[in-house]
Amino acid sequence: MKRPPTSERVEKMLAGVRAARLKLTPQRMAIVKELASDETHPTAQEIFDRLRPGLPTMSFATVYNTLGALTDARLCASMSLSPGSARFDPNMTPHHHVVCDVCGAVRDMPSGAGLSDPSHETSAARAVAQVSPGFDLRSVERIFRGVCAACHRGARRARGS
Amino acid sequence: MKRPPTSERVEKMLAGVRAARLKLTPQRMAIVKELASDETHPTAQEIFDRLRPGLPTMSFATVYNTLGALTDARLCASMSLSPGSARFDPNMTPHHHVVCDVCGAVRDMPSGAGLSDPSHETSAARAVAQVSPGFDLRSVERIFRGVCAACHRGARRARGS
DNA sequence: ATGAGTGCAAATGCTTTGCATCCTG
DNA sequence: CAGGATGCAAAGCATTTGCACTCAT
Repeated sequence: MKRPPTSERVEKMLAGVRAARLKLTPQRMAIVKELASDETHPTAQEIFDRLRPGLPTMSFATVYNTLGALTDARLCASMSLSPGSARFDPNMTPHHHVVCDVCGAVRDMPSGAGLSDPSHETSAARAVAQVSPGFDLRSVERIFRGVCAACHRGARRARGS
Repeated sequence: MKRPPTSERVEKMLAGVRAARLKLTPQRMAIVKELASDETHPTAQEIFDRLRPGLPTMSFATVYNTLGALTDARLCASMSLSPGSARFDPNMTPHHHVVCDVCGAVRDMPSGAGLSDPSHETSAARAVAQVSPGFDLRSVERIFRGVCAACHRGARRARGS
């Protein structure tokens, strides 16, 4: 359950960038640092907004292109779990997600924590084969949907109660 | 595991429309019929394309508005499990999804089939409370990601093997 | 020095909205 | 006959692309 320190995660992703023969530009350096040390699954826009002050010439397209390149190199994952912008996840180890249906925020939930059960996954694979013959199953993920604490408070406030 | 016949599903959704005090226009009638009898989780565009021949004056916005109204009334669900268009699901009973990462196609997978385990869900709720205090958990869903048979064949063909 | 990467702007795709008109309840 | 629903077009976001230029390798 222990999480590697931020600096280690950044280093790992930078190593992956080199391994993938991607050029290490200042923009990419900044994007990798930002993404690898962020557990909130930022959108491209959020990353852009945070880095803009320090890199005033960087364009939005560069953020998109870089995040796309990182995703293709399997150094991060692009998630579309709710409407609106894609969110990016630097955590490449199997895990689940808690998603707020109101604001779209995503939190990681480690695999384990009484959740894993190999026999389960085996029967799952069988069940998939039944409904979708020939399907090449790559990953199984659980999504816990609901309303986060912040949105819950907001809704109450908006209703005036 | 048995699925109610199409006509029954259509009737049920129409009843829901009335119960929700939504007006039953010819366009809505057509959209409900189409959606309730479709298990492929169509996009708004797909529904529009199918109905257009029979309702040449119907606009795209009407399809969007109607699907939005049905979703608000909890008669169907709007899903965003992959980038691109939202898909609509007429099946309101708890179930899981098999998603193709290439084409975005979605298939239902019934809860059960060796997949349910109440004690699991209980510990899941505890785990959610840990990573996201105050989160109001509404549903848990599994997503089985991979590549569907059709895209698998297509990829092979594209590579020329 | 070579080509991947950048910045900019324009294009594309999905979804929402404003408003006049229509028609269901 | 009142208010919700429709149709049309335009606006609003998210994302992608074309192209000339720059710079990491």
